[in-house]
Amino acid sequence: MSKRLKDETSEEKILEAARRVFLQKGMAGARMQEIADEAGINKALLHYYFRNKELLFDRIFTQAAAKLFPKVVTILDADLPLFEKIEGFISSYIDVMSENPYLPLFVLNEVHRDPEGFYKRISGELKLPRPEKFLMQIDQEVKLGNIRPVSPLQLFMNILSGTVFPFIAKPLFQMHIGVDEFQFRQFMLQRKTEFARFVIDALRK
Amino acid sequence: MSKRLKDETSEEKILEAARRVFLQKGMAGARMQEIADEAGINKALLHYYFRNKELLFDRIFTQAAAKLFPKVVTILDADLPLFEKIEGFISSYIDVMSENPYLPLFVLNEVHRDPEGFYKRISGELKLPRPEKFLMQIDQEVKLGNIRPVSPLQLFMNILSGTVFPFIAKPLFQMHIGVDEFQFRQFMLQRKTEFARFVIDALRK
DNA sequence: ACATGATTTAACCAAATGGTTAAACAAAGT
DNA sequence: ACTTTGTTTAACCATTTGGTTAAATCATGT
Repeated sequence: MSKRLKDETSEEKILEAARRVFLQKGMAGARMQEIADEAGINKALLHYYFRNKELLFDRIFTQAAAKLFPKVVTILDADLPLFEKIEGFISSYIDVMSENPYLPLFVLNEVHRDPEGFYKRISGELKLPRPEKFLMQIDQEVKLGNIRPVSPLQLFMNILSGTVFPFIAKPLFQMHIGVDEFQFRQFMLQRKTEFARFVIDALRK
Repeated sequence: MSKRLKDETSEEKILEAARRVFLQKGMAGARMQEIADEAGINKALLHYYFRNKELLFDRIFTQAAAKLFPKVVTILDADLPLFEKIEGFISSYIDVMSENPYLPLFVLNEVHRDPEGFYKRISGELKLPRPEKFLMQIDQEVKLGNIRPVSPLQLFMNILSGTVFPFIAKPLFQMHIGVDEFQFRQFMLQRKTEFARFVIDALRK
């Protein structure tokens, strides 16, 4: 609210508004008029800065994917012992998503709606991190007998699931179990350590 | 295809078509014309059988939620040892979703878009299963010292995550890792046993 | 044959929606 | 003062979209 009215440029106001609306309603459900209203500007000005809906959506989507994928996931390529890596990944990924709880559902939903459009969109802007190195590390540890035998891909899915899914189920979870915003944050805070321990307990012989 | 043309009634054709379109595009992205085309009928006939889009959507959504929530989740209320219950839940839930891979994303997405509408929709038709009994059972086992100490809710979330999330990430997973339809089915088949074992390994002292 | 009720269709309609236009305004340089 | 250039707006436009209407077709009982 502090800088909202003064020093913020129209383009910034538009991008913020577009972000809110697109994340809440998705590409199909979002309305250009609503974005304009939310930004406190005229609808024509929207098209002045961003030629059309798709271009604006591209911008928001790419920004969302950039926040979600590469930065934190790169941890998986780091040079760390497996357990530390798992702890680090879970913790920092939960951190990122706690600040942007609707990112995962938004991105996964749009990928589902238009899978090829997805690659086209982000191909130029950013490269998705590949989990190969992490998978090989798991394989190594299994072969060395340091951890229980697991399929690396299954383990990767386990970790990803337990980290991301709570944010996707957040609305249902909150409504059905009856947790408010604060309790959910607490739950995810607790989860940073508890889920990591859970995974490691499952691996340690 | 066998009964598509002959004995299938118009209403059935509409419901099937609506299901396909709504699950692929969601409420906002679906078009009544597309549903009519998909069903091979006139658009006016759509409104003859279902007064408007919202009513038709209600029908599909409730049917989807009914398939997703109560039947299988009731396992959690059964009178079974914890580990068997976990195995049973994971296995049968994966079975259900393997036949309807897009159900979870569809439902969770619409809940996110309109949380209060969700309860209103399904309130009359079906009651969401409550996990209390399962949570208490976990608590018991912890207190008895039979399993490692865990927060029941966290464990429940772990199980749910690992079971549901793969279907939500399916499009991204397939595209990014490079898995086709068959490989994905194999992966989820393997997962039925491997993820259950993973969870149990994490619990067993 | 024909009356009756349900089903199906083509043609339409009004509202919503993405996008455009032309004019007004503001800021900065001369 | 006056251009010039970028910014903002009100009014407008074309298409899409959910929904309606009235007529046609079909099935069924008489």
